[in-house]
Amino acid sequence: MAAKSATGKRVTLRDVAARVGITPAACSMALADSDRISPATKEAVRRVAAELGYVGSSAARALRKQRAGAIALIVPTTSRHVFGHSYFMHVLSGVTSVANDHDTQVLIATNADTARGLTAYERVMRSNSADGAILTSAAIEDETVDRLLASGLPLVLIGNFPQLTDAITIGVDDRSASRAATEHLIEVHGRRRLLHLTGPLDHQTGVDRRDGFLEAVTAYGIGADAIVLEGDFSEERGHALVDGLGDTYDGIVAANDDMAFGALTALRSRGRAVPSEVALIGFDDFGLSRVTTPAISTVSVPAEEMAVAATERLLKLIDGKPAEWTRRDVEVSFRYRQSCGCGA
Amino acid sequence: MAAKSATGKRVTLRDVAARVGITPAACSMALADSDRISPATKEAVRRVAAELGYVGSSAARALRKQRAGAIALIVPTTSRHVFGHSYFMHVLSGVTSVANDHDTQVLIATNADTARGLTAYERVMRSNSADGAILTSAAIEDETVDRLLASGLPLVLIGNFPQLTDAITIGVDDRSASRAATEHLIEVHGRRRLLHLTGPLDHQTGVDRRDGFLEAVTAYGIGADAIVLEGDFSEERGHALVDGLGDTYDGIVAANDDMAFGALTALRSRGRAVPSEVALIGFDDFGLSRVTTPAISTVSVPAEEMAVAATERLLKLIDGKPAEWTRRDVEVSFRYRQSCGCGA
DNA sequence: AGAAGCTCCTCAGACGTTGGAGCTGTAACG
DNA sequence: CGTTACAGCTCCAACGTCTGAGGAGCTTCT
Repeated sequence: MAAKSATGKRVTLRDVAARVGITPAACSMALADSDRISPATKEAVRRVAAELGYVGSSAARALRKQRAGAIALIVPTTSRHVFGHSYFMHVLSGVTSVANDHDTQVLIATNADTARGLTAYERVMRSNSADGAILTSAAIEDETVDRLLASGLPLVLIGNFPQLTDAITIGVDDRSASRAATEHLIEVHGRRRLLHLTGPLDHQTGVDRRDGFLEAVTAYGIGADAIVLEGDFSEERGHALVDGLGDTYDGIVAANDDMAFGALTALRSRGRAVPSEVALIGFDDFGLSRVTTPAISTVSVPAEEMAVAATERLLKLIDGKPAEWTRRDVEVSFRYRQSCGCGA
Repeated sequence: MAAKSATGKRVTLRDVAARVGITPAACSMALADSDRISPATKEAVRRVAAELGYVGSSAARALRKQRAGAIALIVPTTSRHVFGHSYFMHVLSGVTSVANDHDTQVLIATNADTARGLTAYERVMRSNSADGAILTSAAIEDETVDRLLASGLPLVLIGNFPQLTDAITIGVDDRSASRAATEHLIEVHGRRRLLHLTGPLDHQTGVDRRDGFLEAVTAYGIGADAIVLEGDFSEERGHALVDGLGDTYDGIVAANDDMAFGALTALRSRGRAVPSEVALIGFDDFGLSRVTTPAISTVSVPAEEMAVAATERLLKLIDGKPAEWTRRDVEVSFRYRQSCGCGA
């Protein structure tokens, strides 16, 4: 019954107040545990509220307090694949757990319907139904991100946005991680002719992971033999790129696991053995890489951890509480499995 | 916040009205395209609103209209694995796309914090910040579901709940599907000694899929050789169950793909070949089964389609519009891949 | 005893929006 | 020319909550 009385009408503070014999204002204070109300009255109010199944109207509260009590998780359209990606689930899981602990609602804003001219960003701004937002996997040149920032809505970005110097961001050091992964193939497995399948280069992640790869091959003086092909994080593209190439390489660094898996299936169909003929390493570790055969070695990105930190940061931002950081990188870890030659 | 003017104050209808030279009420009607307002005025209001960056307060509107403009997607705690499961993403994807088309917000309600005594269900009821809810993967005996139903909150359940005769539900015919999958192993691949790894039996899905299996083996008179082991939808359990068993079977029907994968790794470590020695079939097709080696044959459950239908149904329910169905099953499809012996 | 101080509550109003009822001016009509 | 009709607005009130100001009743102090 919760929000409805026996008569079907909503139970409001007024109803509780009438039953207790005081005013709605006093009830409000009682439920807020204000010290302006006597313990006895508080107790009575609480009892009656429970009896009647009183639940406060979030709309009224939001209006009065000028605070929605909710945060938005924004996912740009560009990343249709992101949504179909377990990355998002890790993020969502982290966001909701923190939000729950703070009695905050989580709303999902996607802009699947660009047709109607409203992006996810606008949707949040329009609605004004969130006190802040977490934005993930945005493209580098997304002017709506700038607008969102400019709007003053509390915002925390997950990922790296070097050009947005004022933004609060949390991400991983993709360049270093990619460099380390590449060096692993070189140092541990002795690969010298490397292929890199990039992510979309309009995303910073794509650029950084490519740059890390390039740093590594350059440092080892094997840049001349290195091949860089532009991909888009999709399995299909990973497959197609490898399928359309000769066999002049002995190691592949893919910018994510999906492309690594695409590469794996392509290599399989070309009859090239992994890892003996071609060592393969991916990026992300959101689930896929662990279950393939051979299991794909990868750089594990702690998506949930980032989401948790981002959400905590956002809530502090909203509350105007002091914060420890403005730009933060979390540590990745390396999962050397079978596809690079490490695993059993 | 987009809703703030240069001075930092929120832009309200009053501001727009003052600028146009009419009252807020007229503005409201103008923006609602009411025919009580002249086209010229409407035009003026729209222009000024755009100029000022006016965005309506969702809280005020919700309060006035007694309508939140949002729906909740509820995920019970019991299914921690569900949240870590791509099933949820398919559902979320379907829900958001429909909700977006109807200018409705989606909020996620999980009850990760049972510690504080509030389940996801209560959370939605408490907040009153959703006009209705979609509930997925609830256990059979979940009295809070009953309470939620009793509360009168518009509700659509995804899954099968035979005991809740009044509830609006959408699901798949798990029993028939499971029977068909089992029969496939029997008829097409000639397996006679079958093992079934069940889902959690406090979920209807677990029960129905087991019953379908039993129907099939009974119909073919091979029930005596059949083994049924109780699982919980987890990969670990699937692995453990198979690992702890002899090799007296030549086919496995797992109640979901995770358990099928667990079974696969266990078989691999025991040196039993799939599909030649043991044919394997799973259930769900949410992503995992396609990428393993061998790829796992499975029953494809159209999660996104269910979510879309559920959301459309919910929105109609909220609006009091006529609806076509109250209990509905969507069709599954069969993906016979390598693990049963079909695929290349 | 009067004033001061405290406790515990009431009162009024506002948050921003919206719908119904009411008002005003012009056009149409007899 | 007076009435009716209508378009096009204004006015009022309310949705449910919360806060600051104020007041009533009691105790305590000088």
